[in-house]
Amino acid sequence: MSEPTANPATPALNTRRQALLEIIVSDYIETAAPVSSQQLARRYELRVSPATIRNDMAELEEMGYISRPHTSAGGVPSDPGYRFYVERAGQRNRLPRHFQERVRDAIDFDEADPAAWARSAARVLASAVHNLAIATTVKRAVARVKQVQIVHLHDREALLVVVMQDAQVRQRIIHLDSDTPQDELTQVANRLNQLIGGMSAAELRTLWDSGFSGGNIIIAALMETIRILSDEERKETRERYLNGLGHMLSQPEFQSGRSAQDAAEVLDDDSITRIFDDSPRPAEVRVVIGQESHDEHLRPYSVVYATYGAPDGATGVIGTMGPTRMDYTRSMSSVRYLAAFLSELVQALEPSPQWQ
Amino acid sequence: MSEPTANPATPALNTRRQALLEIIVSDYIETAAPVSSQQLARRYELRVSPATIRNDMAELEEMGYISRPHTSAGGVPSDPGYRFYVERAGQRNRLPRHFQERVRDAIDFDEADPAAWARSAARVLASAVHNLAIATTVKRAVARVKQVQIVHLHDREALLVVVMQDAQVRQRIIHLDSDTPQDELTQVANRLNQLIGGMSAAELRTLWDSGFSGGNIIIAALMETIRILSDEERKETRERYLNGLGHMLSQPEFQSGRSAQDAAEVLDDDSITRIFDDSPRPAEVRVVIGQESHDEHLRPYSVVYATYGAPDGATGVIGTMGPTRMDYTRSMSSVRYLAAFLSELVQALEPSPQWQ
DNA sequence: GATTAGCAGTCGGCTCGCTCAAGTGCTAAC
DNA sequence: GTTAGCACTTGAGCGAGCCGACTGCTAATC
Repeated sequence: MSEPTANPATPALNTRRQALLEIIVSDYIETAAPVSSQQLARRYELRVSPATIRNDMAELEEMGYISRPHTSAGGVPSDPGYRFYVERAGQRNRLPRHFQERVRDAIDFDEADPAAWARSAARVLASAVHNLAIATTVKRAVARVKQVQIVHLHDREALLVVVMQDAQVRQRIIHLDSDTPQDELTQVANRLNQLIGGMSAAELRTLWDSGFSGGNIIIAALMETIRILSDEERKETRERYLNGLGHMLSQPEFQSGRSAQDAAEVLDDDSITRIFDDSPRPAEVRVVIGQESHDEHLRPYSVVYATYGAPDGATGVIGTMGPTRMDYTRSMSSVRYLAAFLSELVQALEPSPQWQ
Repeated sequence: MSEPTANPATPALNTRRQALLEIIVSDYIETAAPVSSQQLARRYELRVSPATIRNDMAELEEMGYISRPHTSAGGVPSDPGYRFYVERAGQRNRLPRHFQERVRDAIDFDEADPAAWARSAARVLASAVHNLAIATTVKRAVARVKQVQIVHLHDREALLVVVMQDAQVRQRIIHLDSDTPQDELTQVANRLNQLIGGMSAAELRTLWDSGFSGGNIIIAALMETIRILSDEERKETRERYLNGLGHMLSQPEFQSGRSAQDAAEVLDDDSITRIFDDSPRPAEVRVVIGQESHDEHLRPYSVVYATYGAPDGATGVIGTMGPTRMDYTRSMSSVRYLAAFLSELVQALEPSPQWQ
């Protein structure tokens, strides 16, 4: 109900109250129960009486950092409270026990399969943060064609396979004018590779608009198709892997209340993937807390995510979603570590500069 | 508690009781409420009194086809009751309204991407049956190599790309003895294609065991890797797409009771995919009802699924999962139709016989 | 002015007992 | 074999009442 009267970034709180707020948030994250002044006095060495804590908490409530389920109940952090906690404690790095080992065991570089990496990463992350984890495969901001193949299927149908520089493969059925043998198709593909290898979708469009045909009727017909396939605008290119919904639903907020279905519906539509569209710079971990989200369906939850991949190259997103009462410190540390780890792998898959 | 005293396949039931059981199951599927003798007499033209229905229902309970939540409640079908219903009514074809159109709108053949087909199919199926839908991509029982590519990455690392005949792409990082230029790698790939194009994993193993090297040290080194990549045993090859968990959780059985978390955990591990391992023959729709399942986690649910793809070729599985009180007729019809539809698409992608 | 002790007041959660409606099981008649 | 009638069982819903936890306030103290 009451909004913070001061900008949460520069709260008008004395040191003791800041420390108190941090303790309240961290205690609530741990116990999931409204924290009372007596408990605070008992469990932490605050050197003040419960009455003083009550006064401070009244102030924190006034400023919108905490709220109460009902009049005679303890305090529960509200979104600005979590935000304060994240800004203040976000620097700390607190990885789950054996997290690095678990990551290294689960993700096999030699597999050379960004999809497999993403799938494993989601699984490790989910079990580390005990919430839902999402990882997407990588996609180039500007995709470049690496190699083109044409595979004869039957009659006048063939399969056009375009391998992109980020090792993604896209394909489409093409209908030929006549039944063309594989030999001839291979020649056409070789020709195409020489012509357009390394080109981006924009460059292909320029070439296409100029009416260039390469002197071959099949090539001319294929140019536009290749451009569409390589187009950065292409939807759903990033495969997404989810894991740990069970972990998330085991959180106490889902035990009572019908919210499990809502959570499941968030997965069925693309809310989570959409929030990833506005992906942060590499090495930055972004935290969206409850009502801060632009997407209405995501308002009851918090999302912690980061971009991974090569700078100006192929990038994907990895993150976790849970109730606003999530362990932000642990989540941010885990996401940061995994994003860095995956980035190394992806960069090792990148073509070396002279091959661009 | 009480098991059926007779084999459900040949139930010792007179015609009226068979008809009654079918009505009870179908009514319960529709209303999700225990069905009482009075309601049956009122809503259906049974031409007998509620008392007679009660006698018949007592018999059905005795034989294990239905059970009661408590002494003074109506009847609820038990697993054998559903089984009876499926066997008896399974022949009927009752597709949801506009289902064919929705399928055709959602699935685009020209995309030539079995993964995209599977994803769309899962989405359409989920919204048609109002339950969870799962579709996997296709995989060949016996995979054959179609084409091999080697792409230089940097220094002494290269990417080995193996395109299989079912248009699946597998890849792996390889470490070379020396920094080998792309030209040379391409030559090696061409050589390899001539040698092993069209071979299955078993044939590759034979060739490898015979010590054949092709006269080239790189080729010799790659043979085993290719064999591994093409191996039919390779796990997780079938990508799986889920949709409609929200639909499923909106079913009344999940409104009260903590079972939503259990359902989510079924998705996190691979229970559903494992049940697909024993996939039925094409054109057969398999129904696993509750306790019939070998997988303990799946016992509270029913699964309806079918194999799609080309006979002796690339196959995938599509199916739906929900509470045992699911609309079997509608689910079986929808799965059957979608499996047939997808089969057509996949077969059109298959190489023509002379190219095997 | 900040802090503290003491105490009245509030509220959710729990249990208990009650009523009510739905539906069965049984018996006897048809 | 079928039906009418009736006593009995049971879960769901409701309200009262109690208990424990915690706060807000006031007045005393540092």
